[in-house]
Amino acid sequence: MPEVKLSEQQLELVTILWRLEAGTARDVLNAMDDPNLAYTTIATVLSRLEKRGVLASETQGRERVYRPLITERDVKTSMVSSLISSLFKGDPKALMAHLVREGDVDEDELEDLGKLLEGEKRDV
Amino acid sequence: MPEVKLSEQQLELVTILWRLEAGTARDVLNAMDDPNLAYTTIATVLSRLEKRGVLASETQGRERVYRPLITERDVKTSMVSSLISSLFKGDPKALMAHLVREGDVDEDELEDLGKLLEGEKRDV
DNA sequence: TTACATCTACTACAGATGTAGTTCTACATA
DNA sequence: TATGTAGAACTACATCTGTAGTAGATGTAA
Repeated sequence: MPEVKLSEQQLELVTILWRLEAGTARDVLNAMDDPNLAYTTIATVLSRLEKRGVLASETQGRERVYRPLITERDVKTSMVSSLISSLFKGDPKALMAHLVREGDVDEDELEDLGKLLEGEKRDV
Repeated sequence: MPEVKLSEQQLELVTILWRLEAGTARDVLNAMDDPNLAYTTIATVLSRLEKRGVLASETQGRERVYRPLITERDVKTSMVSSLISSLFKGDPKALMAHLVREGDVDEDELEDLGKLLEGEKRDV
């Protein structure tokens, strides 16, 4: 599992690529809900992400089609655990407790999670 | 609640200041478990954080004593919710579910959280 | 074929960050 | 008092990021 940390901006673009599976800078721009970036900005960011090994690209005709090399799950795992390590002394429970205390998650939802866990245990 | 995002490096130093409540660059350096940074590096980072409004400082004799202006809770809340918004479509439950699925938190621990929630409800 | 649209590649530039050296001052000690 | 030591302030410099413009190539439509 590769260690990948992406900025919000980068994440926005990569998220679109996850949805599209692959696409050009133009595709990404079109897929943005609020296309507030210049086309060339998208192109720059995508090419930088390719240089970093986050994306791969192939040339189709005169177009460059980008494809994510890392999965959404990789990024989540890597970024969540990095947050846990720097803010919660490496203890995931402390993050959960934070969520609960801040009222982001309530009792019922916790309940649902328990069931989710049950379900997945059965599935495995 | 101020929006504060800190890098890992910055967080390491600010975390020490939260523990110390206040301290000089030297204090921070001494309090590091693995003092792998030059004294001047610490001083630079602290002064930048002051410029950003994260820290305040007062001069005591010939020394500059820094004190955090934001609480650990502020930073946690702000950074966690920014992570949730960029990686989990703004849904805290999705983060919880991720934690559970990745096996970072198991059933018993979830149970404990439920109790924690109960306890705090009573307290309020 | 001529002109316009579109793409890629390159260049640009400012701000943040990581990291630290240098200089000047003030304090302590021989 | 002469000197070394420790701090603050400033300077430095590379990398990453956000953001985009420009140039050159190429495809398309009139």
